[in-house]
Amino acid sequence: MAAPPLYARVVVDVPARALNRLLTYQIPPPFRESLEVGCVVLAPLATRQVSGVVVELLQQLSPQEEKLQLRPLTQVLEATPFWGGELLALIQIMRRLYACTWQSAFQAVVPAPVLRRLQAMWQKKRVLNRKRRRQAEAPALYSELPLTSAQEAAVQAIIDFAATGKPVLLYGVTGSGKTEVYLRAVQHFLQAGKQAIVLVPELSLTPQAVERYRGRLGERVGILHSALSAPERRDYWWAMRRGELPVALGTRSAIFAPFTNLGLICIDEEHESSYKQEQEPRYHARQVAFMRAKEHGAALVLGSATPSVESFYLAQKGHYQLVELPQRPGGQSLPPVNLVDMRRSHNRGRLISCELEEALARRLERGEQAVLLLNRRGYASQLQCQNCGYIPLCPHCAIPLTWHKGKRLLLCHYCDYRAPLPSCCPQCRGVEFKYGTPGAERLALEIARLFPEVPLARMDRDTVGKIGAHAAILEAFGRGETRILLGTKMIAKGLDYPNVTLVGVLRADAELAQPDFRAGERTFQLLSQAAGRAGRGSKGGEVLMQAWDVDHPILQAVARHDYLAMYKAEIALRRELIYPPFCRLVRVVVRSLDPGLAQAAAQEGVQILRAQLAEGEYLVGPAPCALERLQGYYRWHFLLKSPQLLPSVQRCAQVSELLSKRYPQKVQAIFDPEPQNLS
DNA sequence: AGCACGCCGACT
DNA sequence: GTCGGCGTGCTC
Repeated sequence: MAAPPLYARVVVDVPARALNRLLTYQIPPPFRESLEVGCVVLAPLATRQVSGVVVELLQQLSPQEEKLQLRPLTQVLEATPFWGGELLALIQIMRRLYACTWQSAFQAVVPAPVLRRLQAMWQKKRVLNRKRRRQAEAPALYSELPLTSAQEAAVQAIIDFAATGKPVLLYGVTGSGKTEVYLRAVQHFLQAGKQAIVLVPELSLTPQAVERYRGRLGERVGILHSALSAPERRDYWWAMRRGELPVALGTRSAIFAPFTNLGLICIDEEHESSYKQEQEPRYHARQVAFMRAKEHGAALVLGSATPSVESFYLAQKGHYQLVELPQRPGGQSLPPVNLVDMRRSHNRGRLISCELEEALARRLERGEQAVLLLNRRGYASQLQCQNCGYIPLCPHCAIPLTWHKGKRLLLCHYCDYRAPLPSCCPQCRGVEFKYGTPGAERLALEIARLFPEVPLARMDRDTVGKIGAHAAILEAFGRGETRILLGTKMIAKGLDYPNVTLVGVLRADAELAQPDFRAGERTFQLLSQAAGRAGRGSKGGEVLMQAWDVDHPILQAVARHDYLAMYKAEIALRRELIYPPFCRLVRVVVRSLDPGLAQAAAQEGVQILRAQLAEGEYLVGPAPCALERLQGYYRWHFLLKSPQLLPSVQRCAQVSELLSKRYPQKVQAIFDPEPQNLS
């Protein structure tokens, strides 16, 4: 038996960058025998007591530590290590790969409410009743659906991962029953005594979806989702940790479910950008899934009707096993998609074309339902004075304010700045305004005018502000109380209502012009997902997409349900211009309240990196960001393209730190490994 | 001299 | 993040 450790190196739960290191404490004799790496402790820090996690135990101090007056740990808050083995190793990888702080890595892995409660429990010196039972509402059991042969093959491929060692890319058209495949695979691994994680995108974790998993897997399903209340999150997390709930269903952060015997990870809609965390630690749940699957020898499934170009490329290269579900189980065909050329189709100044208006009338007459997508919030994208041309801008972001007619407000969609609707032009006192590109709010008013008898619901960030509104709108639509559902991209995903026979999309080409190499891919994904809402029942369905540039190859590919055409076009472009998957990207945004400093610091950063550029690496920029001003900051950015992620992240992190030191308090340089968003 | 305020940097 | 130390500058 080795001698007990005398000292512990601890990460303290204080976000300051200066404390992004291990602090060494004495271990008081009573804790020496039991303290383990991964335990949560209470430690003195200056005048306070803070919680922290033991990362190393030691008997011999380093020479620097010898010189310090080390203080003793106050208390052990959780004696069973939280982050034993795997999760601690995961944190180390994240620290390197994403160049994040110790603290942020820990915060990602363990929900804050769990830690906070531990500390509160000690400070209140009482053990709270942790055994409060979760409300055990018995879910209605759903019967298993018979699998098609393609679905069976998919389940088998997932189960066979041990033989192939390859993750499965499940490429199944919308409505092809991917969820059923996940459910069967989960059941298989549960029977083998293993645990499973199912990830779904932010907007897809609807009560409908939860119900579906609960209905089949019963009370074994725990939910992990940032919108849960603190006690709910805590309860689910502990139940998973105690081994009472072997299935975690949730969004991005659920990839860190505290399982020790993981058999399967499913990532539904793997192309979704909500799997990337946009704050430190800037991890991608898909990437973390690979790390965890490897550690556990667990099977991994990436599912999508429109896989990301990167994932499909890896499947083509043989790194993933590609499994296709080319058909809907009921034999329904994918709905025909018709493009409406808005250059030719005039309808008395209306937003919807004659074609769409007629189709709507026809479908409604038959008692069917329709979904209309216009991926833009508000009534109009901007106001402009008829007389002098003045456009009200956000004072912090310098972009036009969006007119929200119902709220009688002008709103900034980037920083939420609000201004009252001006009664006249602040520049020339003119009272006539023309307005910019229409949004979902205006579409709703137009549809209500055209079909005054038809109940209609609008769903976008403005109408689902209140918690529960989201579910209420969908439930009413599901019951048929509302007949038309319209809104932004929120309505494009996951809805499964057999009575929907018409999907209309307005401004289908609106986002193709974005300055982002993923603009084409994203548009294809959004439009294909939207189209997939139609014709899920026996009545069939149709899709109408209005656009100006109807000849655009991306729109043509959508109309033909031709993922491969989109893939081939995009992959060729990326090979030529060297974008992922042909390189790893790190983006650095340099921001300052002073426009000159933002530019100067960005140029300096590029200079430093250029001097260290290795074979096969490229720098793009610096240039002003697409959102040149945001929340009062002037913003410049540049991209480092490299064959290797790890060394380029490390260098960008160094440059970021250097710039922040060189211009203290004046300049911040924020680096983003594998950015999903370049604006 | 005595104290309010704000900035800086240390925290094992 | 939070606290204390220390500088500045104002007031008694």
